[in-house]
Amino acid sequence: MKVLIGELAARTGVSPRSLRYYEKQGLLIPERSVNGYREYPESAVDTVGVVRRLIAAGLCTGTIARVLPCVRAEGAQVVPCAGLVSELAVERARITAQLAELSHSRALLDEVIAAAQ
DNA sequence: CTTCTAACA
DNA sequence: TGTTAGAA
Repeated sequence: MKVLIGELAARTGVSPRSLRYYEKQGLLIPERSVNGYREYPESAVDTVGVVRRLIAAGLCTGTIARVLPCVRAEGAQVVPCAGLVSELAVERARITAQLAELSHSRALLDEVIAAAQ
């Protein structure tokens, strides 16, 4: 069965607006019915779940688009193919670097706060 | 009523 | 991202 954007939104908890945005980013590729309506396969429900997960994991849409065809949804878990692990490790390293920057910012802000009269 | 695109207090 | 206008 094909599902329209409204139903997919209801079944995933993701707004139609975001669903269209994901498409523009190349994350979702629905077919079009004669009236121009987007028609998603049932599998899109899982795909959207994976996308949400990866976004929450801090990946940009571009990276998600490249990684998407190499991952499978297993319940709430996102399972990547073996060859993808190294690339994901790079993302992890990037996040680690961000954490360092954030703690630095926090430390500087702490100094400013501590200087309060 | 539902979806589409484009654009914005 | 939300929301909205006008059209289909």
